[in-house]
Amino acid sequence: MKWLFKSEPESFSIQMLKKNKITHWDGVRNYQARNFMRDQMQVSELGFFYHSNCAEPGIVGVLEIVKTAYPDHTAFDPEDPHYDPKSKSDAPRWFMVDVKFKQQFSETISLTQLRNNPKLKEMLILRNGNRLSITPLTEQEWQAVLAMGV
DNA sequence: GCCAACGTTGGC
DNA sequence: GCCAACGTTGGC
Repeated sequence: MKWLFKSEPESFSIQMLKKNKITHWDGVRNYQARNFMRDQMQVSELGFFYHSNCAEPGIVGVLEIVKTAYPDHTAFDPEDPHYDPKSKSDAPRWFMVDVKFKQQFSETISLTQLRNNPKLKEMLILRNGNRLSITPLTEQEWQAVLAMGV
């Protein structure tokens, strides 16, 4: 399956991923997004990296899943902004996967461009008010976006 | 189980 | 900073 990972570049950007090479995608605190990660993501699957809540929101690159879901330890840490007291280490509520940098597009594929592509009419991220940080994409959507990238 | 109140997300 | 859309919480 193909995926889209959304992040605010101020907290985590594609530039940081490029530098780190591999990171754990922590901080997901939404059940639907968690279920995608925990139940469906497989090693070597690819995803787009989307920058949200910034000057130019859009798709900025490609990453690869390198480790399937395991407990998100940031939920156990009272000092962490994503701390969740209801997630216990013997019964973790939240999970994360590890992802690896693959590619950064030379230009952001902007939200406007995405909206203007008729092939992407059904893409979840473009739905009004969709706030899911992890969404699946169809193969057709994946190819259509790739074709827009430079 | 319903639903109002509240908090968060995210484009603009 | 505004505000619409959505998810979660908690009283009943």
